[in-house]
Amino acid sequence: MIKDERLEQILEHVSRVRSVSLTDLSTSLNVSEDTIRRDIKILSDKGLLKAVRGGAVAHSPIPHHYRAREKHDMAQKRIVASKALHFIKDGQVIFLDGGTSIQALAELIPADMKITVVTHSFPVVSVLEDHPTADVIFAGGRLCKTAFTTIGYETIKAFKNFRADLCLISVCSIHPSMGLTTVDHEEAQVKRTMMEMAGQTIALSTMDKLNTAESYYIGPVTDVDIIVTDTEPNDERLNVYKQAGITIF
Amino acid sequence: MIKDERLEQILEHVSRVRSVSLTDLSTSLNVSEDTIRRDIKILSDKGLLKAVRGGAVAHSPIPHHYRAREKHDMAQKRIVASKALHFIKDGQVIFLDGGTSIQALAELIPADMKITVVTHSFPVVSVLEDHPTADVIFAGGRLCKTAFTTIGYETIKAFKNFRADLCLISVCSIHPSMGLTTVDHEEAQVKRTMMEMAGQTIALSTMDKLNTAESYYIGPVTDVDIIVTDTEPNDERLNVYKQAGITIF
DNA sequence: TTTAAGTTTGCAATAAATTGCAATTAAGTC
DNA sequence: GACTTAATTGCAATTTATTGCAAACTTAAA
Repeated sequence: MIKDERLEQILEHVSRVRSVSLTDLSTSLNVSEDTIRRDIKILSDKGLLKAVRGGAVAHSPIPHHYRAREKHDMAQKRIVASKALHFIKDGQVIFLDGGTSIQALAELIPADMKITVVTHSFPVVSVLEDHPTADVIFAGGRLCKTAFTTIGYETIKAFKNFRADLCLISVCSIHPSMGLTTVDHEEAQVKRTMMEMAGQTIALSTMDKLNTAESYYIGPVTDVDIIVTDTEPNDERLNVYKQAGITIF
Repeated sequence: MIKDERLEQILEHVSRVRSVSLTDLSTSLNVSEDTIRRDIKILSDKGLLKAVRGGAVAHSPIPHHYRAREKHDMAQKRIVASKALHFIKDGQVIFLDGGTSIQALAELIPADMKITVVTHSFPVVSVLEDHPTADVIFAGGRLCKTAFTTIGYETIKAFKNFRADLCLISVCSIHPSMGLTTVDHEEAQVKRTMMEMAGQTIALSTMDKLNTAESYYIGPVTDVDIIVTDTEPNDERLNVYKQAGITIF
């Protein structure tokens, strides 16, 4: 096994179970504890996890690393993405948020579609860079090294220069009374701005994000016009959102 | 099996599984590890994957490739980059332009260096995304699909929000009397803005760019303070620039 | 077809990085 | 304070990279 592979696996493992011991990793990856110790040093130097005595823990308030989310639940995310795709029409100006669901959506946009995309997500740009007719505008700002997006004042200012027909955001947590929340303060501000500057907001959410809440408030659930999930629209768990006047797909 | 075929297969494999070992590729493609190693070197020089000890890994979701332009002269560019590196000091705010020389420079920035980088180049972000202490700010704008940078009004406005200690630009063409020129109108404007907003400008140029000119004017040669090339500073071809008051390295 | 120039490939020798081990030092626990 | 566990350090063994070189192979032109 090559070193980078091991580092990835350690990261993935830590982001799943939050804390892990040297001995566990040593046996499961089949290398000595010294090596694991050195690996953890490398990862903690990059700020991707926190080294503690005897092992490592995930960085508490910092969102999980994009690479770890990348392969998680990909099938569900594609279902959500393909449903959301129907709302995108030729000629529109569209805001695309970060996140793996949105990336999956970007991958599905037909090659002959003429749209203007404004995004703060590097993976989305990476996908659309090959798109022949999409006009892509990147909302700059400070690099968020874990989510592969930009955040902060500059990003917000960039989005404020546009009026979008459609805003597609990825949901971190959504709750009937607690509203839309996320794990990072600045990310919350960016999402709020995106929704403000768009005519219609569509939230992409897999069922596991529903009825959960995080620390930072984005806005009430009524800020979104449509929720797209990976289940049937008549699923009873969605009734509470329908009652709030939100369309479900 | 023909070489190009092998390169394709390596690329395809890496993009599927994210990381591969030399031995695996060696057995599956039925050539020696040396050959695979050389193949990986070629692909990594083109920026299509990342060579690591024992194999290769796919680059991050941030685009990292200049597929359009074939990369040559990587050795020369690394010479230029390593010379330019000496001018970067801890604590500075630095503008980084697009181009492969600048990308090579970004790769050489030590992991413990605390700097703020403002760039409009996706490949540069891709490199610095792994950097633990660099604060990276991306100057957004319209995506230039050929150069993997952003250009246009938004980009210029973004750079105008910063005052940099140092501006490192890649040279397209430089000529004693015709000045700095490039092949694209909007790119020229961005470069001009970057130089305006920085205290000191360093131009990275291989010798083949010297004494040539393109269609779009950026500014006089005296706009740059230092030229870094891949040859000795006392090369007689550089005298004319020295006479203009430019420092040569 | 044959020759000649240029590539590509595998091999060997050397250089460099990674890894595991053992001894020492430091940190936590009772 | 004694005991246990973990971290650090130096060192040796192993693995991987790099370099030079010669053989095999391509390509293009004679």
